[in-house]
Amino acid sequence: MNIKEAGVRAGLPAKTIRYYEEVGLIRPLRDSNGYRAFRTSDVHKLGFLGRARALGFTIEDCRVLLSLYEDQSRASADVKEIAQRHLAQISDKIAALQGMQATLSHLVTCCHGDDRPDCPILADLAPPD
Amino acid sequence: MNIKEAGVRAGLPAKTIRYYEEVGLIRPLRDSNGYRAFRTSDVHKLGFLGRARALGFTIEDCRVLLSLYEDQSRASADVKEIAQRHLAQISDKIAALQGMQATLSHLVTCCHGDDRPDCPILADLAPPD
DNA sequence: CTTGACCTTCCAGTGACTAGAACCCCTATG
DNA sequence: CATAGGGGTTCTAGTCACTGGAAGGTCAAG
Repeated sequence: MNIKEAGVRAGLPAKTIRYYEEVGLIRPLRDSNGYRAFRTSDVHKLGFLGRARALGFTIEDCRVLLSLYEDQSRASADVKEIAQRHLAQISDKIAALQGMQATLSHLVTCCHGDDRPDCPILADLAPPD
Repeated sequence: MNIKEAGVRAGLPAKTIRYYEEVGLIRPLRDSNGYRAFRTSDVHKLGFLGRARALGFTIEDCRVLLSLYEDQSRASADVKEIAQRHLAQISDKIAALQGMQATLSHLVTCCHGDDRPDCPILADLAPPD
């Protein structure tokens, strides 16, 4: 199977698949004409990668998860630890964004938003003195 | 005032300040020895930039906000619009992260996290078939 | 035989810095 | 006066995970 069909089946653009090969996440075979030849197992891995990335795991996380995925004797604790670390990062990001949201939405409601120059948003960004 | 002191006063590393000059957000003067010479107004702008960036505005947003900040006849509506667009993006990001958080924390609680290989996290990432 | 869709590689750009190398300048001290 | 240190300067390259585009090879259909 060529790259486009593999992409359709796995839900990934061809460019992304080439990139995943470049960074060593997959190693498709090659036809005699140089085209990549994807096996079903490659497509499975690509699907795995797509879902892991959609959950926000980094490429390096994916590399480890994929090796654990393929290791029949892995310990579920190893996977759980990666997921928990990632969950903590997600929580941190959410908290940071909610902080911005609170500040900014307060400023936006304070701003009358008309032709006049008075603007509490800029006033807040301005130096304190 | 040299770059380090400007950085301390504005709360930004020197590298960041050089970058802001490179992208045209500030234009400090130069001493005869080539050193950047920061005026108080430059430090004010840097502080403005630091706060705007902390609220997650992009560099391009900052460029517009800074020009509005310096335009005595700006309309507050212009500022409000930028802030509202940014708020919408923040909401989108929060929603996406909360989706990941929900999925992943569900999987993490399902995973027993011991020496055994059974792992619902990997099972969920695996292809459906 | 040509068209058009596919495939290949390689290079460059994204955003907002950050690290590091190689070098210059200034002040204080032995 | 030499030197040591702590500034400053520029330039290049790396980060992350792609994405776009150019230049060219391959293949099946009409």
